[in-house]
Amino acid sequence: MAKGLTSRAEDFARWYNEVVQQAELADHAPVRGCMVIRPYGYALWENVRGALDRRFKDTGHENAYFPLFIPASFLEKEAEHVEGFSPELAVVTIGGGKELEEPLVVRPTSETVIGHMYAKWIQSYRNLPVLINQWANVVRWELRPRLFLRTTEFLWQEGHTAHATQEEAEAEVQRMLDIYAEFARNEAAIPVVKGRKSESERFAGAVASYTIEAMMGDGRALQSATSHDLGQNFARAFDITYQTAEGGLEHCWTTSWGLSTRFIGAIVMVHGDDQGLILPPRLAPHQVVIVPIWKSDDEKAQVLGAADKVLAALADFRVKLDDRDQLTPGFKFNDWELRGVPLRVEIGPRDVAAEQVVLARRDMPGRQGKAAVPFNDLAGAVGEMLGTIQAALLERARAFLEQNTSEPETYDDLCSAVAGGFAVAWWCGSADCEAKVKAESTATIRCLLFDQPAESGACVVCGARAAERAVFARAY
RNA sequence: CGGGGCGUGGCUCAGUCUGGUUUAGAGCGCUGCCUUCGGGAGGCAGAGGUCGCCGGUUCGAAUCCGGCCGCCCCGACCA
Repeated sequence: MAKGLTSRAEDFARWYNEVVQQAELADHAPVRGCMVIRPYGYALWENVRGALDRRFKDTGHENAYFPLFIPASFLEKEAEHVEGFSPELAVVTIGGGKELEEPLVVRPTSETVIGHMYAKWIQSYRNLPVLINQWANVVRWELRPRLFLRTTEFLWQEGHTAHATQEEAEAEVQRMLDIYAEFARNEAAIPVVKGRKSESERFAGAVASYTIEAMMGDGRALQSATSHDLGQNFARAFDITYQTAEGGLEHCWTTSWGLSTRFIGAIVMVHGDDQGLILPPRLAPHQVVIVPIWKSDDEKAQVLGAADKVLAALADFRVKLDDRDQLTPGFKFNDWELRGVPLRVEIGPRDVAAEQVVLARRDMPGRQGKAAVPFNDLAGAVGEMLGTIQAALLERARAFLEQNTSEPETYDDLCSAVAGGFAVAWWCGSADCEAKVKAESTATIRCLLFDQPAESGACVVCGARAAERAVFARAY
């Protein structure tokens, strides 16, 4: 175990807090519930952002920016929306030293302002679809903050689209959910369960909400992204209408979808171990760290000379050379393991003499993760190894998800199953049954699976006829 | 909002019960010099604290009393 780091088995929540802070991803800000995202954590977020932004643009979306302040009255235009969000709003009532005529809310999400603007911009079916995304901060006055997982202010992207038909909007909602799932799998090495939210967990104001749920290292679920079918609810509330080719006037069909800095928490909790973070190579700020080893000044010059050549050879990767003078190699090994750098290159006098380096895999501690690689073809070996690590992380997470997912037949089995993982079981659709599970086991319905068996079954709670299988789990 | 914990150098804490031998300490970190460096190095010399805030008791308060503020953790709300 790393020095001063609580083990995951001992106290997972504490381990999480310590890793986030010791690895310098984030730190507590002076205001309760707020955090400072430190450079290393922000670099990780930038990579998340880059990978998603490419996917959004490849599917025809454009970025824009809408304001932080929203007139309080906007929230009230959609009944469910205001009911859902008013408990967690931060409201500005004074500006420039004067009481404002109308209070401004600090956006908790932007459907309302964006709806207002879309009403102005959209006239005709020729203007559709509108496919806009924004990268922004939002504020929700949460009762129980936790670093990255639930902070008062957080960073995210929120996509907002408007369409001429219901089918088109529904296709958009599914397309974005698929993009999130593909991103999580291929970039973050996180396998997810896709599904629809139950009515009680649905976004305030949506017709349907879809989610990707990931399993953390303690078996709990984390909603990692969402995609909402808003139907015509917001279009009606904000008068977003368009004229059809036939001359009629119709309300648009809108969607919204988002992924936040919470996802950083998922990366930490899915892959990390008792030494600290393990970052997936595709998103890691440093994919490779070079630790030079020397005794004398002669050796130092020699080794650093070789390290420069390695740096040049690995120009296609994100590489960090740790040439800090006063620290020993052993300290640096542990330090970069805490920070989750996927691959370490060790170069000492012995390696220089043998024209090789030692590669050490973060995901495979100890001797079996180390291998000597000759200078020539170093880039090829590193590229291959990073790919291997990326695949190994995904496979490990996939196996963990599979091992900790059960299919209880009885209510008692369900309650014990959710203590350490996901439970897939029949659900009759009744909110009472859902509430009972929550009250007695603290687990909630994370989603209703897309892939449903053809036959029906008996509700795991009440035994009534059930048409759908639900994923139950305790959630963050 | 309920439950628990905590406010003492940058960090983790001891000292508080039983007020005065403490000129407020330790470990880690930090600064300088020297020796080290293949899995968390060592020596020497330094810098750094109005003990969360306000008031009270007392000859004397980090320590006792009253009030206030803040933070963390666990639950209810949620990306």
